[in-house]
Order: sequence, then structure tokens, then C-alpha cells
Amino acid sequence: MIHTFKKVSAKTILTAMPDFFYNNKLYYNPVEFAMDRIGGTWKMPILWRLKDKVMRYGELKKDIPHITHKMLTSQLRELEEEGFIKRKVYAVVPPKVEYSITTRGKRAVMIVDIIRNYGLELMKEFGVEENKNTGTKNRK
Amino acid sequence: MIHTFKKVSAKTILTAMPDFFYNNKLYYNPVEFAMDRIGGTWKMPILWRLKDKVMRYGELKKDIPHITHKMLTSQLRELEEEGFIKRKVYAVVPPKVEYSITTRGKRAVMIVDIIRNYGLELMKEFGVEENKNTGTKNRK
DNA sequence: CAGTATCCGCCGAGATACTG
DNA sequence: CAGTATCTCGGCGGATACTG
Repeated sequence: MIHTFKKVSAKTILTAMPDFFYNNKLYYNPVEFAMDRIGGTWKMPILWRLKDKVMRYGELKKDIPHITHKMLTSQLRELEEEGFIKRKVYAVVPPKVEYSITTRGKRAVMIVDIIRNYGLELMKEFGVEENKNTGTKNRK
Repeated sequence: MIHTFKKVSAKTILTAMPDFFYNNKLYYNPVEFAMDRIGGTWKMPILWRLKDKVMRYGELKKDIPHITHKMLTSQLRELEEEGFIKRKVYAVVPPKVEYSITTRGKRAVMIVDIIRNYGLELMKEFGVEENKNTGTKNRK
């Protein structure tokens, strides 16, 4: 499985990956499909947090900087609906809800991990350093 | 271009987290950084096409279904500016421009490959079937 | 504590027209 | 052939208020 690519015609390439629909949305390729499942600003940080531990809503909220109440809720819902995480509600007052990763979620975390390491690699190449909050102000 | 800003709350300053800036944009983690370089709808399809061959603008345009003139141009510019591809202009009439992948771009393709295969994996799990061209012009 | 419901601004991306 | 320049729009994601 090392760098052996068959030569193919232009037509083959074109027809190799037809468009397809999922939930009434048109996708052009598998990358789009994958990124629609685990992409966006918050899904990966969430999956990352749950990769090896069960967490309550409030814990996630505290652990993930900048995330808003609305986004945490909606992204948790989507991840749950598509089987990446599991939601367990305890019938107590006040409410207690625990989130945990599924098998599918664990597989996703592997991908997140790869992208994350690649990101770190790129940051080095681009000379980006973490924790440079100097000059941070409300801007825009 | 990449001159956008995220809003930063006062809480950001108080929280010691690995946020960082690049091109005046605030990032929360390495994944975001990576996806801003090679993410979006078109960068991966473009890199994918150039992975093992030099291509002219028109060839890319023909080979990448659905991409618009504007998006192809702008994405090629960004990929070039950040060193993922190289642009070679021939001083002839009519114009001839060739795009090729760089070392950095080749590394990126490896990641694209991984995400792509993961996408195919997910599609199987989700029971997604290929759809023939329905004549749909706009997605969604 | 955890979850909805609204309102809204911004940005990626499409459509279209014009140029050397 | 390859490249700009505008205009437009939908949707992600932020801010805020209300609820059991």
C-alpha cells in the first residue's frame, strides 16, 4: 500500500466519485461527507474531551473554552443522532446528564487525532506559537 | 483572503488556554488551524487533482465537477500563498498557467487521503448510495 | 443543571459580467 | 485561456432570554 497509483483516464477520475445525497443534501465527495459529520468548530473538541471519559454537560461546558450554551447543546444532539456519542439522562433534580463516546466516536477520534497532529506540524512550519494572548481585545 | 476576526470576550483573557493568532485570526486549537489551511469545499479536491501531475487552469476546471470559475481561482491563490502548490505562468498568448504540488502540498494530500477514506467508511456505515446526476444545479 | 427559543451578523460560496 | 470584480444568499455560530 505504498505509492502505487494506476494510471487512469480523465473520465475515470470524473466518474470515480459521483455526487450523492444524504439527508436531502448533495455531496460532491467523501471528504465533504466526513467533514459534515465530525467537522465544524465544535464537534472535534467535544469528541476529543469524551475520548476516554464520561462527562456531564456542565463539565464539558467548563472544559471547552469559548463554546456557547447553544452550540454545545446543538452539537451534542447532532453527534448523538449520528451515533458518535451516547447520552444518558438521570431522573433526578436537578437534572444530571452524562455523555460518553461510542465505538463510532472512537474511530472518529482517531481521525481528529491525525488532523490535530497535522495542525501542530503546520503551525510549526508557519511559525505559529500557542498562548500568545497579548493584545487580545474585543475586535472586529 | 484571511483577514477575518473572531470575537473575543473578556473571559478569553482570563482563561489560560492554547489560543493563538495567525493572520489576525484567533484559533482555538490545531484542528481549526489545519482545516483553515486545507479545508473548505474546494481545497482538498484541488490538491487531490494535483497530487501526481501538473495541470493547467482549464484542466482543473474541467476535472473538478461543480466548481465555479471564481472559487477555483481564489482557492488556487490561497493554496499558492500558503505554499501548498506552485504556479507557473508562461508568457504566451493565449495565457498558459500550470499548477503543481509542493512538498508541503504532498504532505497535505496524505491527510486528505485519510479523511477521504474515513468518509468512504462512514458512507458505508450510514448506508449512503451513489446517486446518478439528477440535473440538480444547486445543492441543498 | 440542562435544555429551548429567538434574533442576527458574518463569511463561504454561487451567479454573472467584464478584461488582457 | 486565465483572471478580476460585484452582487447575492444561506447557514453556522454568537448573544440573550426563558423554562422545568
